[in-house]
Amino acid sequence: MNLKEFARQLGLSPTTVSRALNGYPEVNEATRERVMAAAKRLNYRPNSRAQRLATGRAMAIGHVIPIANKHEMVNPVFADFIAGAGETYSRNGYDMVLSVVPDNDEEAAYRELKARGTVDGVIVHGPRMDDPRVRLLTEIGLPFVVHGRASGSQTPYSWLDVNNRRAFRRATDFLLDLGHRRIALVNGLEFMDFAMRRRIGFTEAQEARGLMPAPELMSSAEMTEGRGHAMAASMLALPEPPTAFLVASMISGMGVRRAVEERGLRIGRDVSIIIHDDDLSYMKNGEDVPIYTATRSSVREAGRQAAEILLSLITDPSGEPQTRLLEAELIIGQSTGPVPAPART
Amino acid sequence: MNLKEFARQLGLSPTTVSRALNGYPEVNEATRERVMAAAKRLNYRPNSRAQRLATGRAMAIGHVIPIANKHEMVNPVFADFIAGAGETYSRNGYDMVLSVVPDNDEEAAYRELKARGTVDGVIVHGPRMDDPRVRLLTEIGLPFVVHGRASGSQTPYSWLDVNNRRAFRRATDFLLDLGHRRIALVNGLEFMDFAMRRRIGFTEAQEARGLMPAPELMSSAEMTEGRGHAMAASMLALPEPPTAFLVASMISGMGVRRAVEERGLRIGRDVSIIIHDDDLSYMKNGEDVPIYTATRSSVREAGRQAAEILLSLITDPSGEPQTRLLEAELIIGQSTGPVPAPART
DNA sequence: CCGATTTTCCAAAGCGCTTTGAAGACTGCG
DNA sequence: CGCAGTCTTCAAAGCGCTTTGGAAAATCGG
Repeated sequence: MNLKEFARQLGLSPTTVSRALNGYPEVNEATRERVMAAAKRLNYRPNSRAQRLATGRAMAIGHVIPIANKHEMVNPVFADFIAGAGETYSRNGYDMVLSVVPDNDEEAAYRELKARGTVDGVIVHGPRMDDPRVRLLTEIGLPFVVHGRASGSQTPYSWLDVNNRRAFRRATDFLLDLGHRRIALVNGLEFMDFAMRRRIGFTEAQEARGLMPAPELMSSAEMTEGRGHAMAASMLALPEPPTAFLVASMISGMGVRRAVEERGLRIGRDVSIIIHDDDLSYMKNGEDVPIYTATRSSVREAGRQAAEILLSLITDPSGEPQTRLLEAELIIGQSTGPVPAPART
Repeated sequence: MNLKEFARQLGLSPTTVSRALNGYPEVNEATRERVMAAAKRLNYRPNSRAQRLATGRAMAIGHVIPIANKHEMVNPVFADFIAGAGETYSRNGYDMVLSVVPDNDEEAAYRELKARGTVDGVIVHGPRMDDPRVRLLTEIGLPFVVHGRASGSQTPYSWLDVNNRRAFRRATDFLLDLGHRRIALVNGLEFMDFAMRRRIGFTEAQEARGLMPAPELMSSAEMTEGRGHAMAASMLALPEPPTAFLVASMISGMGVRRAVEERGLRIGRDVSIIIHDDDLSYMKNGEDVPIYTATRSSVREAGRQAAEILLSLITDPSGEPQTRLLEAELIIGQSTGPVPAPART
């Protein structure tokens, strides 16, 4: 069933039907209702391929996911972000197109998306410091929003980020207030912008009190259970082990917990842990009472909002870049407590 | 830059250029090379919107993700499946379109995808017993592959599944061989087809030895850390607690571990745990040595293969439904051991 | 009641590609 | 050299929609 046939059955011209369907004012309200009703009855939906060609808009947003053996983006955080963004897209009639590409083809993937007109804009995931994608996308003129920030970029660009620095500074302060002095950082990979900012917040808080963060207590690796475990285990084996951990994610946190428990220590009493909680649907930090003390910020909500920014950029291409900084809240759970008495062999 | 302009610059007709680009035989090899070179040099790529309209193919595969407060599909398993499928799609020039819809609109979403011609086929996620989507998609004629199976469906359909029943039967046998008799099942929601099959494997193994699985040791809920913890905790509080757990996923497994450790029991000695491991990239079951004994089957590989089946279905629409059953392997880790001596208070 | 608006509808021209049907340019062979 | 047969190339007709520029119908003011 196409427009021509549908219009014929209604005894109207394709023009009028198209306008009725798309809400143009120059069609009688009675006619519009008749058209709408018939569309529903006959299950007529304009062919999206034709629509896209005719309007010149793709009505789709792209997400490029680099795939490789290392550092891949296919993680639970990404899944929740996608879910949030997807909600916004479908509410606005946009499709979400995912491109899974080998990570050395990433630039080519963006160029192709632009040249072929497959999407109207993209969201950039996992920005690094001075991320080359910002310049590339500006150059080829494909609207985009960065999830996170790309410190060091010269040109202005749109982004949405969590205030990672402040969140980690606050969490560190919280531990310091509890009397902890040997605080460990189990960070993500520090060429990632967010991880770098977290580290700054972590050191800042200590320096503000005249303390020097111990280098042997700062580690950084991929945010997996295994890496979290390894980092925590080796730090707990130090002559002067940490009494508290600041951990980059729920998943690394599970590894840290495993390491702590392997040494027969109790969390919240012998060792304190604060994690960053992305509020993932399948990895809740406790159903009602939080398990971990955490800096929390919903990545799903971030997805929703980033998508909104992008759509507004597409609708109004003349507009200035938009930026939005979300604050994380500090959730007090059962994984933190005052520093234990020093007489621990 | 469009075809017309590009052809003009080459001094050829659009017809010839199109044919050269698409590998048709009726164009001189020398001409083709000239065209290819120019396309690269001038960065010409055929507009995908026009191509789709002209060919009548969408060159895209849809994945509908129902979103709601409960039972959502946005989970780490889904993310890895998508990554696998995405690899196959991009290798074959297909796009992946994700539709995030409220879960009561799911049927409408499929109908729309078909009516608007947005995609050439879909992959069905999280099938339940007698899943209505199988009939719907067959009826509207949208090619599809089910990830999992929908027991009870009348019409034949294409699917790719893991042999969950055999995997759980084997795992149960393994525990029985270790002397365990109080074995608990921490299952996923049992209206999901895979969970139901796992339960069958679990009970079958016991019945085959003349044992009756204890109803109080069979639980089923969403596969989150929190639910896993709750189920295990309540079973450990029983007068006759289980000595072993069979757990539906890595994530529930973390909750089970937490429950076990909270009671001061040691995994692998006091309590054995076997999980099902989807081999997720961000949730590896140990980097080199497995942490958990597990039934393992890569969901990413499943994504790759399911996508292949779907593409072949689209290429050859006359073909019969295709099915593929993957076997899980049993990985022996450190979380299982012989049943402890009965004299445990 | 008539000309001027306003409302409602339509014919036709794209959007940028693929593909059919046909024509021009070469070949080989008698 | 001429003709059938094969290679190359092309003009033009879609694909199913939107949108421009009018035209017909309805409404209004005087």
